Amino acid sequence: MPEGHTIHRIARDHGRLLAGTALAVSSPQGRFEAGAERVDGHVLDRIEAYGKHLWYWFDNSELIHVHLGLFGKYRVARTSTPPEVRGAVRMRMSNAVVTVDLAGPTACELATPEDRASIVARLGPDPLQRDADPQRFVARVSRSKAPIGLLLMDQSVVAGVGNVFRAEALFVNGIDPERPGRSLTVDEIGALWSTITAMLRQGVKDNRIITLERADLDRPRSRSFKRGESTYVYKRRDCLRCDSPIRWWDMSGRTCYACPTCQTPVIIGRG
DNA sequence: ATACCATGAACAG
DNA sequence: TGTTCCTGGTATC
Repeated sequence: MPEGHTIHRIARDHGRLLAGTALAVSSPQGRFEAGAERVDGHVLDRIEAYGKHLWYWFDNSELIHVHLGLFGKYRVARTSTPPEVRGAVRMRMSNAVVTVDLAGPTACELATPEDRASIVARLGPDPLQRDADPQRFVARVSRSKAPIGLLLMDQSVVAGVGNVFRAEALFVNGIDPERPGRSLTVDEIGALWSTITAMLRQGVKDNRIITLERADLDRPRSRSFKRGESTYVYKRRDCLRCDSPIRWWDMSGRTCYACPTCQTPVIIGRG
């Protein structure tokens, strides 16, 4: 679930349900008891999202930092009485109309504005921020000899991209994940940024990842295309566009997917 | 009942 | 580069 679009969607949806109201906050599982006590009964001012991070600002100056990691999930119950706890609930936030449970996060902790600032400072631009600076992304990529497939997963290069958007954004731009960042042209890097921005925004709207472009939705070009498909290469056996068998391999501990036909290893005439 | 897997990232060495 | 942590769904015995 959690790439940047999920986090921003959560901030928006949960903000509407919780912000401006006093919350009963607890830690049914017990691993966030001390933190929950500090905000229990206080009004949540707002939920902030940046990259894959969330911050909960309370009116008593307390701040909670949440990072879902690979397993973290929220469960929302729109009932006035909190439902029975299911599974390992690290944090529960309830008001008169809704209960929000958080399970399995990498981080759920009290924080200070300074903590938050240092996290934001080490993150790259988040395409979902209004004032995101693409030049920071272009500069980092064009200067690096690391493979672009790794750079896109590096949150200090661009914040919010995960394994699905990496695979899909590189596919859409015909770029092989193993190409060093500095072998990409400025145009290619700019196009990647545009793609990532569009995919993340669409992801927030859809509340899921569907990366297919209009041309492919209107005129499926492959045998393997079926209604309801959502990705070109991620976790697929065959390329959704040309039916070539997808190449998948381990890239620093995460599975990388690419189409050997649609994604060229190098540009002719460059290295 | 057990194994494995996942849209993540910090840390050790 | 490898290990560790977090949870729950699905596959496999």
